[in-house]
Amino acid sequence: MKVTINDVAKQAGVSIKTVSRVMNNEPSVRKDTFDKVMAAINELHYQPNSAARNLASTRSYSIGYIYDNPNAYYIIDMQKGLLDSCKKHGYELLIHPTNAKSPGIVEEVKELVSKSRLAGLILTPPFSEMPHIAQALEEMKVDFVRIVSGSTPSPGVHNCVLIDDFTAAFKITNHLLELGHTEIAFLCGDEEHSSSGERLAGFKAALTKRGLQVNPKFIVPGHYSFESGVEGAKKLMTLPKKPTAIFACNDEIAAGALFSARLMNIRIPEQLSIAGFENSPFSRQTWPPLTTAHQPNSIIASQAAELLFKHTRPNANKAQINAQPVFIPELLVRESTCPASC
Amino acid sequence: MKVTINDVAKQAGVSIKTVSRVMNNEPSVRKDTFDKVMAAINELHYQPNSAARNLASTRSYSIGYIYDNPNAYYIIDMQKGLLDSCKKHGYELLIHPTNAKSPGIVEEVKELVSKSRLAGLILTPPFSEMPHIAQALEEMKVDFVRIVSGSTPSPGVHNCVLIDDFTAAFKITNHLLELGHTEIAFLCGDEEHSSSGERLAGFKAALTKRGLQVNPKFIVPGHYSFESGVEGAKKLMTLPKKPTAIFACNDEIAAGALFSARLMNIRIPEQLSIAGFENSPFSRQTWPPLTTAHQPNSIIASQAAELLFKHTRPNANKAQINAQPVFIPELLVRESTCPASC
DNA sequence: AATTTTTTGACCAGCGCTGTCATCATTTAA
DNA sequence: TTAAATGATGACAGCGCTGGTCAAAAAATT
Repeated sequence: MKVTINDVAKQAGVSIKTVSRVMNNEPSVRKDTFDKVMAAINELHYQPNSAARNLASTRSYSIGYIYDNPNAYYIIDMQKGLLDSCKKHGYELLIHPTNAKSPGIVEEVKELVSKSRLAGLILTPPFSEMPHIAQALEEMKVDFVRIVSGSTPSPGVHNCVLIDDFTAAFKITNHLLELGHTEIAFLCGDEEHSSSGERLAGFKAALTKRGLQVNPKFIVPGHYSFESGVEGAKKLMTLPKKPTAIFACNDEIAAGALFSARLMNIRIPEQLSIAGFENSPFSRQTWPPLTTAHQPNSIIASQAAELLFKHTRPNANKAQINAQPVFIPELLVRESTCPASC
Repeated sequence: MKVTINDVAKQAGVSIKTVSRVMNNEPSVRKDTFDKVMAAINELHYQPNSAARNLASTRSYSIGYIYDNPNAYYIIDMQKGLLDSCKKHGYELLIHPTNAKSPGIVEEVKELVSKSRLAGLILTPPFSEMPHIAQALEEMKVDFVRIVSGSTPSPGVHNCVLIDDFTAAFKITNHLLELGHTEIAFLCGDEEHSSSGERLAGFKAALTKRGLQVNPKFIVPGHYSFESGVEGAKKLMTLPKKPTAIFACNDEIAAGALFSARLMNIRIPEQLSIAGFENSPFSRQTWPPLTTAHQPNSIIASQAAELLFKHTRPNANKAQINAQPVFIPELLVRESTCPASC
């Protein structure tokens, strides 16, 4: 019933050690031996027992994903991408939702790593931006890959996947500018998330490039939440000089702004254009559907996992790995934005 | 650094066998010995090495959650509840999103169970309603708990958590009836999901109880999706005799109906009341916010896991476990419904 | 005080695999 | 052609725990 390494060894006519070598792609296996073993593995549908591997080996075959993000769609997409890569490389994924602001968070992460003997970790914001987390992990000598907002790879850093929020925000703002808007407001996300800062920077850069002033009253601090969008839009639309377009830091905020506009009987997009960011499924389902920027989350996640596996692989030369993939979210024009004079 | 069973034994002044007995709550351990061991465990922060346990023992310490549900919020809530229980009992959770309609789905589940040596499985719709899955799992002698739609525990079945969709739908319908609506339509979810059938039955029962006829034209087949709601509402509102209220089988459908109504310039709730089901986060964020039924998903999930652990525990008497917890989603009235004459 | 019952420990095998090191085969250099 | 270096392979111990057996010790019962 259960196929073990012994069965494979017998079938291939080699020692179990050689099978082990093949399984872990260790060097020093002759091509024909390798093929013999592979044939036996396939024939018997051999699946190494991960418990035994974990026990015998210093390294383990599971990685962790720590997150604290209210955006369920984002998380599900991330999990999907991570699972794809894990499956491909025979790893297990342990998910760990938690509260990033809890005081004992570093201890919690450390305990998770040591208890589950994780081979590595994937961090998304806000964890990817917490220096004490990164530091603790480095001290523990655990590999990890961070998914962070940024456009330019930093030299020497080999464990990052970058999301170019700056450029994407620049593009969205440009879209609004091209529609003839000049009075454009910005609804910020959480300050702790650098994505919010990057998007704001992209927004400002686009305005500046057109020779427009950035009106500080049009930059509203807030959070990545629907409620924040409701509040922010309310604040903006009761200003003596109102914006004709709002760029919200994500779709939830945009949805909140939409909601708020409706409360104030402001027609979207005729009287006010609203753009979001992220392309959450519900951005197609608001009324009107949101202009936004699309982020291929599960692809990003699986790339992050691939990067991690490159590190954790026994014979990996870490210095050699300096790829820092950069993803630029794409502009997606829908019905929540229209020309300024419309 | 690493605490093993030997350290605990030394600390407690007992043999490792006794520690093992305590860890696996085997009988024949005196109270004070038990306490001594527990004290040592706590003092040393002993965490049994799950790889070693898995390897040595016939049973394992991880459970699986298989799902195929487009509703990210639901999944996240379920995961949350499952993780809570897993943590409490020292189990690991392996998530496995997949396609329920794939032809090789039974094989896939079997492989998952055998490869990851799962102690048990949690199934939600549609998996919890697929007889061939249940049968395969029984053949493999793997414990599993199903979360299904239903109001009356079936005798002899000890591995179900029930969601009383019937009663909840009855309540929602009653709410609409009490508002004076008599022309109420129903937008169905997927036929394969028995929740859709249960909700429809509750709907019909409420009408019948009031002495009202069920108008077959007002019962629109569909799917658990936004698009289906858009279509369904369109169909209904172009009927010569239109309904004054729509009960959608879930919030997504309701959101679609809302969207559709807006396309047709129908004011909600003045001209048409719409109710959903599920209390997804976005049901608060539509315009107007949806009247719906709240389902405490993460509590349901953690109860399901508890039930599973009762089975998998070594000395469990399965016959004794006949609890089938029943959850009744609660009516939540918001602004998408109002009196018929409003 | 003698007997039965319960609790505990010592010991061993073994789960399926990897790490270490020794051995054998092959290539390269002298 | 032979010694040395290199490459390929296998024997064996052991990772940390469970499960079983059996005997000794302790407690409860008569």
